[in-house]
Amino acid sequence: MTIRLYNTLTRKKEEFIPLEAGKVKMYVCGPTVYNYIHIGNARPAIVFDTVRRYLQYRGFDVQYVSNFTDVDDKLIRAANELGEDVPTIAERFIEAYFEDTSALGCQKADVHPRVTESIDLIIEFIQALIDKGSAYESNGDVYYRTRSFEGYGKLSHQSIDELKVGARIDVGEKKEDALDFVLWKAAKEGEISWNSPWGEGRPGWHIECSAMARKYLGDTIDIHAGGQDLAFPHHENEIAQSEAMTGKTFARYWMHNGYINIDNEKMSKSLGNFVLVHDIIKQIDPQVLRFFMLSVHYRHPINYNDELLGNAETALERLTTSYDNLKHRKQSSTNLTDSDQEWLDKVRGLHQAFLEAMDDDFNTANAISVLFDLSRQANYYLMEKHTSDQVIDAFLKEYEDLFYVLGLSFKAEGLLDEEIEALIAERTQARKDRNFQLADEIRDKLKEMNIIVEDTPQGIRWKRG
RNA sequence: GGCGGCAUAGCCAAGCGGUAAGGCAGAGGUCUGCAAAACCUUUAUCACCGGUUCGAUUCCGGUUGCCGCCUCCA
Repeated sequence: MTIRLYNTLTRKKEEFIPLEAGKVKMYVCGPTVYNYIHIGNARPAIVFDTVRRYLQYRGFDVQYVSNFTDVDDKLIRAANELGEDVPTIAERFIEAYFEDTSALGCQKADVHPRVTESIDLIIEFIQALIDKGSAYESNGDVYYRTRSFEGYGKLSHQSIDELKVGARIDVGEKKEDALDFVLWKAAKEGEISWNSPWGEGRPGWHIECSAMARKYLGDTIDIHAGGQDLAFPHHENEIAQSEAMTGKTFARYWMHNGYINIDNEKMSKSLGNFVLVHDIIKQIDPQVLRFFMLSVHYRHPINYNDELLGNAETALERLTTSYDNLKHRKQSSTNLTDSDQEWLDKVRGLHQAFLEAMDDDFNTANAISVLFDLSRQANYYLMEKHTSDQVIDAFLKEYEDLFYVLGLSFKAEGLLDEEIEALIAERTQARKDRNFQLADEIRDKLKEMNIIVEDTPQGIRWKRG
C-alpha cells in the first residue's frame, strides 16, 4: 500500500515517494501574526497537522517546519493603530496562535522560524540572487527579475504573458517589469528596519519562506503546503527564488487546502464575517471544529455556520458515546468466546479501510465514515450477552489509534465526588425497591449537577453532560 | 479576457465506468418501570442536452448556475 496525494504542480494524484526513504521534509506556510487566527487560518493548520500525523503513523520520520511572518505591512499597520511596536504585537499573537492551534489538537512544528530571526539569512539569499542576475536593486528596494526564471507560472499553470495582464505597478515602485516582485523593501521613515547592502529595510513577503525552508530542510523539500490562495503568487514566487538560487527542484509535492465560506460567503473584513478561533472555542469544544473540518475533503471548500457545526457536534458525540459505552462494558466483560475471532477480524478490516481512505490523498471524510462503521460494529457487539476483554480492548485501541491520527481525543471522565456517588447509590436502591418516583427525582437532581445517568443491564452508566 | 473548481436525498458529504458510503434532521418500530444509549425499517431517475460504451453519477463535448485565482489574503 502506498500513499497517493494530489500534487498541484502536476494536477494529478501521484504516488508519494519521499526523496530520502522513510523521511519526509514538510514545510507549511504559517500565519502573519497581526491578529488572532480565524477559522480559515485554522484549516491548513488542522489539515496539514493531520497529514503529518498520518505520515508518522505510516512510519515516516517527518520534519515539519512552519514559519511565522512577524514583520510585514499588516503588522506595521496594526502597530500604528494600537500604538505598540511590531515585536510586541507579533509576540502576543504567536502565543495566541499556539494556544488556539493546540486547543484544536495541532502539534507544534519541529521548527517555527520567524522572519525577524532570519534577517541575515534572507539578506544572503537576496544577495546571491542579485549575483546570479535574478534580482536587482532599485532605489533601496530589491526586485526579483521574474522573466529571468524560465519556469515561472508552472505551479499556477499560467503563462507569464497572461499573468502580465493582471500585474500591477504601485506608485513609487521602480520595477523593470510589471511582473517583478519585491525581495527587499526600503524602510519608510520610522518603520521597523534592518541594515542591508541596499540600505535600511525589511524583507518582502515571499523571500522568507525560500530562505527558511532551505535553512531547515535543505534545497529540496518533499511537501510544501498552504492555503489554495497561496499558490499564486506566493508559492510561484518561492519556486522562482529557490530554484534560481539552487538550480534544484524546490518542492516535489505541492498541497493546497480549500477555502472556508461563512454562510456561503467568502470570509472578509468588509463583510464583517470573520470567525476567530479564539472566540469560537469559548462556545464550542475545539475538537468539534477539528472534526467538522476533517469531515470534508481538504481540497474542497467548506461552508461554515452554526447549524453545520451543531451537526458535527452530534455526530462526534455518537463516536465518543460508543467509546464510553465500550469502556463501561469492559468492567463486566469476561474471557474470550468462540465467536470473538470474527469480531477481531472485523476490527482489523475496519483498520485497513481507514488506511485505504487516508492513503487516497488523505481522504479524511472517508476515514471518518470508517469511524462510524467502527461505532456501528462496536454497538452491535455491545448487544451481545457476553463480551470479552480482548474484543473490547481491540475496539478501544482502534478508536484510540484512529482518533490519534486525526488529532482527536476522548475526554477523561474523571472521578465522581462522594455526594454524587451517594446519590447514585441511593437511586440504585430506589430502583431496586421499585420506587421509581424517587429514582426519577434523583436522576433529575443529578442532571442539574451535570451528571447524566443511564441504566443498562450491566448497571448504572454515567457521563458528564 | 486567461487558469481552475463545483453542481449527488430536507441539510452536510463520499464515490468517479457496472444502476448511489457515511453523518445530521424526519417518520415508524424494538429494547426500557420511564428514559437515555443502541438497534431495525424508511427517504436520490447523482443540474440540463448530446456523444463514446454492452453499460455513465463517474469519460468527452456543449448549456445553465454558483465559486476561486489572475491584486494583500489560509
